[in-house]
Amino acid sequence: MIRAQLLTPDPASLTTFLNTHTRTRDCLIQIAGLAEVNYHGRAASTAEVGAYLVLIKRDGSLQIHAPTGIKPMNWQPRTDELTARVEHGRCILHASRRSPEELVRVTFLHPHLALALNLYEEASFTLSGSEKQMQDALARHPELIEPGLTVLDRELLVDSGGIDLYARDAQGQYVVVELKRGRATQDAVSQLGRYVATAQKSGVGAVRGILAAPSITAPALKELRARGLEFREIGAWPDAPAPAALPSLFD
Amino acid sequence: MIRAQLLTPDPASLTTFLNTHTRTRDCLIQIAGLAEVNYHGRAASTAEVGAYLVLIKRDGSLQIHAPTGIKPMNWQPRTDELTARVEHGRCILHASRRSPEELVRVTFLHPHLALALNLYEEASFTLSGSEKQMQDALARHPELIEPGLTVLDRELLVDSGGIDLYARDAQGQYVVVELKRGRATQDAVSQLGRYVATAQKSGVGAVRGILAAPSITAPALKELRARGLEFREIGAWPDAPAPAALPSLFD
DNA sequence: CAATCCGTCATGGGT
DNA sequence: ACCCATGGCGGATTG
Repeated sequence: MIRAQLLTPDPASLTTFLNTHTRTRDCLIQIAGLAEVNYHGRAASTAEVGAYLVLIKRDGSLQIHAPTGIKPMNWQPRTDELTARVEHGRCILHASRRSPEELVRVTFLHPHLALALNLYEEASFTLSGSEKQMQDALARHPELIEPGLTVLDRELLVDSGGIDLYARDAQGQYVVVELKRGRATQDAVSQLGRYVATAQKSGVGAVRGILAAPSITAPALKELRARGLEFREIGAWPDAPAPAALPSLFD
Repeated sequence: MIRAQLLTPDPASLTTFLNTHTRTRDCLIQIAGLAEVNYHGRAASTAEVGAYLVLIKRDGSLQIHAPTGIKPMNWQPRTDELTARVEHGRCILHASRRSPEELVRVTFLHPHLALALNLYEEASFTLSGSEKQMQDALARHPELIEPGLTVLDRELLVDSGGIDLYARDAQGQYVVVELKRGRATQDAVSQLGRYVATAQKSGVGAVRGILAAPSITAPALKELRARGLEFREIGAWPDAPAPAALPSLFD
């Protein structure tokens, strides 16, 4: 599992270590110790000398973690170039990419530990509870939104975006449905409003707009009603409350 | 720097290691090896047995990294409880929080390495190029948006959100300005539209709406014009293009 | 390439 | 708590 480990390496050794193990692109590298970090790209940042943990994964992605916080302090999701070199007696790591043009530079002042781990066993990962799944379930059971509803299309692309569900109600009127897996906000109302306006313009007559979500914020509901749109409470989860009043999607 | 290190620890040792070093909340812990991960909360996920790197920071945040990708496969930003125990002869880590109620469970099948690092030196971190900085600069130099503009308020909270800049133009007409540090999208137009409508309702007469950003998408521009709103190209960056036509904010 | 939207978004700031 | 908005958002998808 441990391919290589260095304790308090000197700049030259660390540089060699980094260049060697990043080249193979088959292991996870980490360096812990005192460093400075600079970033320049869509924004710019500077981190004064402090204790950080640097991670470089197989795919060349780089992240620099501060001692707290879930998100890395600096990162580079996709590196086009990843090189280490000695400058002014220090090991410096450059991680750059084009489009957008961005550069992260790590200056190692006092590396305590450098590790290369054989970490490559990919395993299956499944996530449930996404909006996609909610869409699948409602496309199969549109009566959960409203009795008599017929789904015509899913992910229908119009120039203002993608309509989650495009349907027709019992009276033959067209309906745009916007889904949210969580509490719906004013943004969702804006989205729905855009889609309804677009559908309206296509000349099929009056189009209804329904926002289907487990809940909605008070301002969003007010805005929704002011625009003549509708809200349907749809439990997005198997263990949704009150199965009688709010039947589960996944039966 | 290295507080403790175990190689291929047995379940009991790993459990003790985890409980000991998470309790002190003053070091960064990592475990690399074969594991299974389950999550249940706002969504649910399962990762089959594979090679992962588990990080636990001082603040109790947990992240489980797969061999590739910038984002962790599973995570828990804030843990209310973080405990390890032996179950069925395996070390199992539970990380839970309330509000939202979420649980991440890691089952260690074959831990190769457990490390506790003294990593606590926080250092100053500064980011430039944020929308906040853009707002500061434009509040000082509103003439970059339009000659004769006077800023009345910043971050003015209305029930539909926060207006970036509230101003009055040379003719005394009220102006709502929405800023974007990057390319403005239809969402930004929706935001601006909401704010203008809210300001309008307050009864100060006709209110102008200006979207100030370095660029705008074509559909957003179309929508903007259809709503009678305006766009101003504002370079958000010191090294913005063509200083003559597009003066820098940071002079 | 551009544009859109989802996300266990995270994170911060306001009421 | 709720609600809103930003982010170097990342990531996927589609045209």
